Amino acid sequence: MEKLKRKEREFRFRRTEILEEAEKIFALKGFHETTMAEIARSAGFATGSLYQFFEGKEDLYATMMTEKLSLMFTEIEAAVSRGRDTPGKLRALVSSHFKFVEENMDFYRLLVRGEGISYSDGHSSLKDQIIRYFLDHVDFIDKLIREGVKQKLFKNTNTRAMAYSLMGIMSFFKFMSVMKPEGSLMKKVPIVLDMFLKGVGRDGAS
Amino acid sequence: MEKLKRKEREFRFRRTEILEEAEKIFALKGFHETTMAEIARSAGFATGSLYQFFEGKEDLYATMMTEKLSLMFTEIEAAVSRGRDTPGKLRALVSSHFKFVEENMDFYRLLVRGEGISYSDGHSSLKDQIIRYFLDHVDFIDKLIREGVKQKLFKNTNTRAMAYSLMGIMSFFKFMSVMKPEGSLMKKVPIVLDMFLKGVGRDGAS
Amino acid sequence: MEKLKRKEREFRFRRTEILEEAEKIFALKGFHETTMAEIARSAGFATGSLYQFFEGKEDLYATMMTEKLSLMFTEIEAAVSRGRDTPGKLRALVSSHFKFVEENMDFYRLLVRGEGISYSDGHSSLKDQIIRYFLDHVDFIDKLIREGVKQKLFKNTNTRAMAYSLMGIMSFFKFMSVMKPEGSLMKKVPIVLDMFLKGVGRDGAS
Amino acid sequence: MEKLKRKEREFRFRRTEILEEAEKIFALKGFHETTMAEIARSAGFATGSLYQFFEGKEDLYATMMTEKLSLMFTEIEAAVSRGRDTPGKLRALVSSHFKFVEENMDFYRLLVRGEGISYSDGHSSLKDQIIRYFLDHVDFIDKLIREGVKQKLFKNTNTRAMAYSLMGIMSFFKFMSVMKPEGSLMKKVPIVLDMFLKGVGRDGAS
DNA sequence: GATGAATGAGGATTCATTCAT
DNA sequence: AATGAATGAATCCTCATTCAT
Repeated sequence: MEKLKRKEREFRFRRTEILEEAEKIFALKGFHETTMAEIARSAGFATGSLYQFFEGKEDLYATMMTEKLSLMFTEIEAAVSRGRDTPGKLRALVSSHFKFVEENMDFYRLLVRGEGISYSDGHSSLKDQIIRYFLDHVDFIDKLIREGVKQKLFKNTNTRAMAYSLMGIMSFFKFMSVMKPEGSLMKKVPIVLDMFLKGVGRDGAS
Repeated sequence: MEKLKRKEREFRFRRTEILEEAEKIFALKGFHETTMAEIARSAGFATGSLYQFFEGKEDLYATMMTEKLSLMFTEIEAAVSRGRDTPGKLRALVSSHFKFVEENMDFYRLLVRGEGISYSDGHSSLKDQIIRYFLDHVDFIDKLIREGVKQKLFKNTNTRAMAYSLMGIMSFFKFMSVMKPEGSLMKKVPIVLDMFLKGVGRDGAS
Repeated sequence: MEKLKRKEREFRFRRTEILEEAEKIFALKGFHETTMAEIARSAGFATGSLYQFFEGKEDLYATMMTEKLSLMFTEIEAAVSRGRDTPGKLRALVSSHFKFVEENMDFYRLLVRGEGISYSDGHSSLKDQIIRYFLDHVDFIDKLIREGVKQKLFKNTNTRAMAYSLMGIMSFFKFMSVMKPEGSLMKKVPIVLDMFLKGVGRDGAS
Repeated sequence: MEKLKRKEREFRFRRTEILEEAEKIFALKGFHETTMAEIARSAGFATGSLYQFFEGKEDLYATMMTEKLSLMFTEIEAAVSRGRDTPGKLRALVSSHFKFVEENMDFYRLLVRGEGISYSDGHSSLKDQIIRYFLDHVDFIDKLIREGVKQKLFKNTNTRAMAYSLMGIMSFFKFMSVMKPEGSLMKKVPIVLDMFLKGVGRDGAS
């Protein structure tokens, strides 16, 4: 039993090592340009050993992506839950999101790239999983906005669209940051919030 | 002279045929999973014939992408120029953008995917060209917003961030539409505009 | 009739142009690396036109090689026939040979390379023709040596081997000249003759 | 350690097997007409396996050529060193040379062909290596002749040209033997030596 | 006759995956 | 369990040759 646990721990440890190396290389060269041999070498294993941990290249890639994505949303949602009130939670949402992206640029680039997402896979593909994560996060934001609506902080209209809008504004700042980095993303947090909350119209203008 | 023209026309025609077939297949399967033989067969040519029109797979892909992207922004900017006033132009911007995306879902999917964008290419790569198109379009929107600012329609703050914001809101609606289609994108135009102009905060709320 | 002649003359002229261009390019890049399109362009013809003059690439190559080879031996043998006596003829043989090689280095390189010589051709291949030319030339030299024997200039032993020997001595000087050029080949003529006539042994040594 | 040695030995063994098969096929069909698949099949490997031993077709070819060439000159020079005196060494030179050629006709044919020798390669190409081997061998013969000169066996003139001459005489006998085999090359050894030492002129003739 | 676009067979090379050791 | 050599299918691209104009 003791032994089993150690084995299990070692297995986990190795698996994580591989995932971390894989992330770096995939991020650098994309799914197709990365070879299994490369990942193995980088992680200090033999090529064949990767297949003890993952079913194949796609599986390795998908696992890496979903685990990271899960981590991302977990972190963001944890940060939000630490916010005192709804405006604070909103700020936490944006800033923790940007923080994660900035600290994991390589991964984020991969995500945007969307490579390796097989379209015609039989069963629940990576694509579906990614969508699910996104939709769940939209729901999460939706709920946050509904809170705000209850508290009369936000308009009482299409909250889902509002959630999309926030995701969108963030997305584009992230996108531009990936494409043409100009200073830290963190500086953009107030702008994003302002844009989201007040729009661009002058007060009172229709 | 007459003859030359006909030849030239035929050449153009064939080239376009190939680009159109290529777009479909690339969109369906991604850059790497698509073979030249497949495109050729689909377009009714022999494999080798593609190389009379394009230097290789990358060239074919890049050409298709940039020509389409150019067309997209040309159409949008033309639609905007037909708008009567700034609000009308803004509406034209969003609705023509959504219209193009809806009519060219395949292409848009590819664009989002961003595959085939070589990272370490020596010279001006496809990636750079795409960024340029985007930045140019951001500039275009920026100018439009500045007009609005002059006319006291918009706040006089960071117009570039405003442009990002609009692009972002549109992006996410497009993204969700690609991922999980629910009705026509065109219906979202008013929502996008409202969100962009007024934000989500209640009037007078900070 | 007049017209036919002109046609015929033009045909010959074009054919020769092609052969000359082909020689240059083949010599520069070898048989396999040279394309028909390249030869055609260089000669100012369309690709397809070459097939009016030659059956294909091999035929073009073989024709060029044999015509040139024929020219080479014709020139040499003509030079020999202008020699006054046997020693003079021998000198003419070596010097005209070296002269031709020096003036046609490109061709000579090709000849040494022996590329494009198909081994398993059904009918009389290029290889066989080249061998025939060589053997004929060996015969020619053989006869010359026999003359010398009659005139008590040469030993009365294996004249064929003597012919080989002369060809060989010349060959190696040509070979070294191709590989590592050092001054004109023409300067080596006396050395070759001396080597051939007297050998390297000291007079009287056995 | 034991294991490493066995692996190493096996690797060497397989590599040699491939080189031997490659030599046969290249000799039969030339560089360009030979396919990697063919060599692999012939050696009992899968196509891809060749690339574990050699970087590519050119590398395989060049390796085969240089290893064999090295072996050839090594053998010849070893045979010479076993000769008692200078005349004996000279005889050993010619006879071991002819012996090697006769036992490795396939290889020799390839060498004469000179195919696969890229002309415009950036770095030290196969061609350069072959030339170096030849020049080194010429040097070797040169030294042998100088010994003979010291011992008053040979004339005291251009020893380098004498070396060329010997190589040339041997070359042509080899060449003729390749082109039109007539009996064993070994029989020609005395003729070659005689030709080299005494020339064709009658004693005392100029 | 001349053209040159279209053809499509052919080949070097890569790499995910397997499996004997 | 770990290894990494062997596999062989898969793909891009070239180019001799043909043939409609």
